[in-house]
Amino acid sequence: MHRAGAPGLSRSGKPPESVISLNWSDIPQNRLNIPLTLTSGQCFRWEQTPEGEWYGAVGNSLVRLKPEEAGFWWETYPEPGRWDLIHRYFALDVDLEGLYAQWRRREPRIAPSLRRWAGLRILRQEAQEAFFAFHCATCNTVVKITRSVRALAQRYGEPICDLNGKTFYRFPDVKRLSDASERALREDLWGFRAPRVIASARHLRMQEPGWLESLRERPYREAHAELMRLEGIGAKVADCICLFALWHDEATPIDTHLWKIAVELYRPDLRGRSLTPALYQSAADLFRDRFGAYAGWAQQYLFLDALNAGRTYTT
DNA sequence: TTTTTGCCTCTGG
DNA sequence: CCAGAGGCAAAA
Repeated sequence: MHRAGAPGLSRSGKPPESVISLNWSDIPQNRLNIPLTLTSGQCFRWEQTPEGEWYGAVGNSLVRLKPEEAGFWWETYPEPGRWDLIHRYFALDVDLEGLYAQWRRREPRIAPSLRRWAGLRILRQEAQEAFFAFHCATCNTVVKITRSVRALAQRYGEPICDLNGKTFYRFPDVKRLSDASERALREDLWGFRAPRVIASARHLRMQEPGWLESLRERPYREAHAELMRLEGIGAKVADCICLFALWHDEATPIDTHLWKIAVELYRPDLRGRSLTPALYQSAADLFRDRFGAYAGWAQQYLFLDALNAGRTYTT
């Protein structure tokens, strides 16, 4: 497992004027590609400035990042120097190179994707934000999910702090969402997903506090089954929540793209078949057999191939 | 078990 | 203008 040396606080050389107050981490882009990771469709609230800086809410903090090839500048607000936040959010304890080697042994055909998307990571996101954001993913586009999630945060979220004349918001808590109006959510483009968000918020509110986070400690299969009991959460959204909100790295969401890839790579006999619950299960198990405990991470590389054919991302 | 259909709304053919 | 978008659930 990789460890960031002195916890990201070391300074290298002379920082440019604009980043004079930022901290430096020497984790290079091929072990953490920030722009790629933040635009890979797993999170929806980061904003990039024309200067190439990234601003995003992580829990009740605002994180500011300026990536470079050899590492990245960073700061947190309002409490500065929270390297622990960044280390966890980007799952920097996970050894990417080791995963690549393991995956290539098991499935050599993944090699081009690993080159194309080198440094892509699965984020350790706040449970509730990812839980609700992926309610929005059913039959939707990343562009529209982004608009919907941001609108929701501005409408019902508590402000974190102001920076450069802009206010950044927390993701709304369950109480606010359970009292939200369906009409407001529909104005924010949630469409037929709006009542599902409110229903899920009410469900969470009826559980013990911390119930959602407690699913992180349960085995993946149990967490997945628990989520599927909620109205409006099927196998695919449950897997997105398991992977992105609950940090179950073996969860492999099978969307329409991954289904085609599974058919192409392993089951040409199923070409043209629709994705039934039984076939969903077998496809997901297939990827888990192939890629192991971090199959969800491998899935994200294959997903990006389909989502963004032709795009490569170095800085 | 599987396929079909409706559901919000935007975008690319 | 239509089909499809990181689906889901109800119905047959």
